[in-house]
Amino acid sequence: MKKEPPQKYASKIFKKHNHNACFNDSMKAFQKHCVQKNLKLTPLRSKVFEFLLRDHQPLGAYQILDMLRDSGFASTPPIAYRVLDFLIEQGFAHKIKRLNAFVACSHPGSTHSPTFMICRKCDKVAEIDEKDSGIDLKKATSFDFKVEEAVIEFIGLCTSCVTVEAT
Amino acid sequence: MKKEPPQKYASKIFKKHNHNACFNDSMKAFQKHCVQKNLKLTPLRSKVFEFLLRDHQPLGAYQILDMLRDSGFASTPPIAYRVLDFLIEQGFAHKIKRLNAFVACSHPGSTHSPTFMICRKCDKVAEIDEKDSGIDLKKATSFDFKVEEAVIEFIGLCTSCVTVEAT
DNA sequence: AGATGTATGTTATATTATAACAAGGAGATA
DNA sequence: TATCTCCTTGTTATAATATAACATACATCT
Ligand SMILES: [Zn+2]
Ligand SMILES: [Zn+2]
Ligand SMILES: [Zn+2]
Ligand SMILES: [Zn+2]
Repeated sequence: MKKEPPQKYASKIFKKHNHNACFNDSMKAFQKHCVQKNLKLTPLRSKVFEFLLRDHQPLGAYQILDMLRDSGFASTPPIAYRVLDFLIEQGFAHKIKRLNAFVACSHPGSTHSPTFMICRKCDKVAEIDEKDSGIDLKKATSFDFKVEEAVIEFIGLCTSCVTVEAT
Repeated sequence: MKKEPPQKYASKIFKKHNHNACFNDSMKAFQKHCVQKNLKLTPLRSKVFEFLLRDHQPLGAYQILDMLRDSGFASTPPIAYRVLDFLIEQGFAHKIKRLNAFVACSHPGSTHSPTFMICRKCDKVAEIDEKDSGIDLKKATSFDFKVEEAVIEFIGLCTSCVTVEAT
């Protein structure tokens, strides 16, 4: 099995990045994934993924519903939750529990236990690599408990907001 | 400043422990804390803490409301949420996001970034020491982000439930 | 007693999420 | 082509979780 190359964009959303390339690459990866797995990349799914990708801002389900309405889609809760479930199952989105909101995954494709840094001031969210997070999941699994999944959310201040607050 | 002695009971709820002693010690610690900080340990607060302590099972706010009703207290949502907020602020309870439920803290007194192990089968929750969790918060703080708080929840199977599932 | 501050009680409502079932459409099968 | 099957989308209703705003009670201090 070939090792995935490291992701170029958006590994840290707090930094500037080439977002056009980031957006296009993500969309293409999603399309490719759906073809490979024989899943239907419908207009609805594509649109929701686009919303999440647009500026990496976490979106609540009801925000997404509003955006869908504006785009001419049906907009009752199950519509959004179903698509979000799909995106999460396929590894192209995550739920941020702290915000009850959803973000596009920053390194789709590879299975991973994402760690998030959430700015309590601007609500921006960065998804970081396991190796950079200070987390050692192997160490976490004790003989008392079999860890299957880790939900890790750091809350604090991003660089911009730290600066503002220091003023 | 004197170093806190290690907690004797319930550091891992999946293990058997002397629960009578655990219960009494926790109650006393809570009483002592309230006296020291000049906070009122009212019957309501005491009762809710007792519920949480009873068998370490995480309780939802509405479960607690039912139990309060049975004990002759008022039982509209703010009643429970306010007491829970109080217990959390004082460091005697935590919220488990995965379960939308609340547990008594296993090592109250010392400030800590709790890490939880949550059994997806029986919903039991153990709070573990930072040093045992495989988490290094200092390492997690990058120059891009100032970590103030960490929410860490491991989901998996406790020993009993692993055994059952293997059958 | 009167003033103050905190805790509790009450009413209403906001926010987030799911259950259950109906309708539509693409592709396979006959 | 007709029909079957599967999956997606649409609809209606409701569950589950949480908070806002305001009223009352009650202790403590003066
Ligand atoms: Zn981008
Ligand atoms: Zn920020
Ligand atoms: Zn105990
Ligand atoms: Zn279990």
